Amino acid sequence: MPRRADHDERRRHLTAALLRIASTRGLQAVSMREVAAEAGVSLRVVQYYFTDKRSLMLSGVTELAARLDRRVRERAAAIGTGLPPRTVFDVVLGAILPTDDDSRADQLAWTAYYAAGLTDPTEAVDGRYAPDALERWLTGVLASAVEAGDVPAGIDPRIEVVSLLALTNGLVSSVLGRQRDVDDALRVVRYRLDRLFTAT
Amino acid sequence: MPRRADHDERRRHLTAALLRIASTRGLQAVSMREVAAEAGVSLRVVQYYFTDKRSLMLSGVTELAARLDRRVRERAAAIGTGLPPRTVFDVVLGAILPTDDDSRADQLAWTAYYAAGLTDPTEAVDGRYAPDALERWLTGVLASAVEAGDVPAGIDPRIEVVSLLALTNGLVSSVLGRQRDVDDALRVVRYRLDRLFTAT
DNA sequence: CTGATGAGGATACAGATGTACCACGAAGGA
DNA sequence: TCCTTCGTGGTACATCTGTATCCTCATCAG
Repeated sequence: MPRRADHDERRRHLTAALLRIASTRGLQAVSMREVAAEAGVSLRVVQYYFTDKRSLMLSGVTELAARLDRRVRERAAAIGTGLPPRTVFDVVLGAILPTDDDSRADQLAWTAYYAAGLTDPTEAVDGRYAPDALERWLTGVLASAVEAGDVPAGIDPRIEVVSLLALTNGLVSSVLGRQRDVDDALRVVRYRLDRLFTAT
Repeated sequence: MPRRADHDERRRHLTAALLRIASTRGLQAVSMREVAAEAGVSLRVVQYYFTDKRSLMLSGVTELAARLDRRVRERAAAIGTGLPPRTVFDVVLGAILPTDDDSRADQLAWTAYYAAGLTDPTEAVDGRYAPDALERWLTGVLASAVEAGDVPAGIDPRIEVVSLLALTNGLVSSVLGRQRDVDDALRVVRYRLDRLFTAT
């Protein structure tokens, strides 16, 4: 049984090509032939490693969700566990905003997938990504901050977190649409954090 | 010169059909033939009233922007000019959230156009819609509220407004994606408004 | 009444797309 | 050595898409 090709490596290569197209020319421009051309291989190879177009697209969202998740996790891990809650929020929310070209490209592709999933249940993004886990973790962090007295007791930790995540999400959209640059977005986030952590 | 057809009416009819498709099956599903079928006319008629596909799509965003704008303006006008700033924010932000099937459909179509415009400059949504006007108006309202003493003087009206609009935008996304229902979204908005208008 | 013009029907065409199929070389097991 | 199987090239096919073309018919001006 000859088996000289590394399937995982091949698939990663093709998926990366797919995401490159999605983030620059949109999901509409993604075809088997375009992916093949972008990856520098023949159409047949794309067919071989992803039998369907569906499985190709699916590989795209999966990789994307992994990347976004990794970005947050890496940053969260880098700051350890003993740091002030305010710093945790700053770092985590900052990891969501598209601060460099790579994360901008990923957020563009993510937005395309998200929009497609709203009307085409085939490409549904939900389930593949777990915003709930992030929400729960941050709620815990904020609740601890309340107990520690860093944050006034009158607030509702869950709603505050939901609100911060939705705000960040909205800011991502406006940054992608070039209505705002990423520094402005960071300023808005930090303003909100200031008011949350120092009110009273 | 016979001229028995009302061109404007015809175009509105076709545009409505286009938006119905866009909001249910996505922009991908919009083709000249599909629009014709949805509107119950022949392909030739769509060609006749919109020479290009580009002009058809353009008519879609234009109508959509007008609808969203109208929704906010109508609600804003209904509350007059003498009402408390808190109420103004409540009504205006509430008008953005997809509270009924119609506004949900429009927001779905809008999101599709927005996502398409991020990678395809042809469909750019910017310019056709003026979030700046809304932002400036609300900033003025909030600044007056500060002077009137309804809101503590320490806040930055512009950033507060930007933050509220981005929050609302983020909530719209999560409502469209069914991660949250619209009542939850309204609760989050009102929570933020409570904290803005009553904090000390 | 006649001819020009607006409105629309029918169809054709070129390009792109997903998918299927056939063939061929290379490599390892018998 | 032979032969099976993996990886890949090439190509064909049916379908959908935007667009163009030709034709018909009703209507109104003269």
